[in-house]
Amino acid sequence: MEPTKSELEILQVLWQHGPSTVRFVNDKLNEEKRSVQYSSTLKLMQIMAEKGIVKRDETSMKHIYSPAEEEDKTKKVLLKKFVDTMYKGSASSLVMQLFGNKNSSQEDLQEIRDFLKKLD
Amino acid sequence: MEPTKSELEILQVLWQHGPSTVRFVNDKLNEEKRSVQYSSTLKLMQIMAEKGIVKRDETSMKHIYSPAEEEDKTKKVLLKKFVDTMYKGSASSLVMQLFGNKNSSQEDLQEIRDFLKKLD
DNA sequence: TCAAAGGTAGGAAATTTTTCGTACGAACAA
DNA sequence: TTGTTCGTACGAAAAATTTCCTACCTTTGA
Repeated sequence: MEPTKSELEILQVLWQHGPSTVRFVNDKLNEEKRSVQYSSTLKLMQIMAEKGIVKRDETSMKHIYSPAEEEDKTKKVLLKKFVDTMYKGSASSLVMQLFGNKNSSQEDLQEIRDFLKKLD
Repeated sequence: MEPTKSELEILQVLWQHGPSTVRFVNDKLNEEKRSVQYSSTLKLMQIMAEKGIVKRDETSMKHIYSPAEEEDKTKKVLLKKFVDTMYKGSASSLVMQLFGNKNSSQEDLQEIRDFLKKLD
């Protein structure tokens, strides 16, 4: 299913730090993103569990949440959707826009060149 | 300001077809995206005008709406936000994910290579 | 002339998303 | 033991977004 904006923020914490408790996720959100109450984060993560976006390990009293899908898989889906809606599905258009502004770093560009070379 | 999902759909019609009436946009939405009532599209576009996302030419009775910002500028902002939130700002990560699956077309890849070459 | 078609404005309802108050149970420390 | 801390569950409110009903005005064609 489609994660909402807030749900995506939570997924990012889980991706970055691995399976976590609500407390941990809430702390990270407050540190890194925005001020939010514990019960709000809890509720959101419960909803995400209902939707099947995250799995919940209830063996311990402190439930441990983890993403239901691979980070890569989810990102790939969202990226595809983004390309489809914003660039009519043309990946190359996106890349050109991405590097259209001259100020992109040389390392980045070289990295991509190497990567493309390896694809052959 | 931040266009919502529906607002983005409307912007896309305006980008693709140029300044348009509500009627025209509504027709396109129904043809290309989803079934929606005229008054819904009207309302949304009025809201977008209030927000300053689109401008409205009221000289004629049939108001003509056009995007307030350049298509490129808006897309660039949204793309940057996407890269920032999804790939911690790393454009090259995004590109690698984009072409990570082998099935990307050869033309696409060549197009990008040429493009990168020209950047030097 | 005047009815029909097509336009805008605006309120209100419906839906989705987000936030939080509060009840209540478990763990833990004094 | 007992009260404080930390956990979940759940309902409801708030906020944001989306949809549509309806009033009313303008244009047009018969």
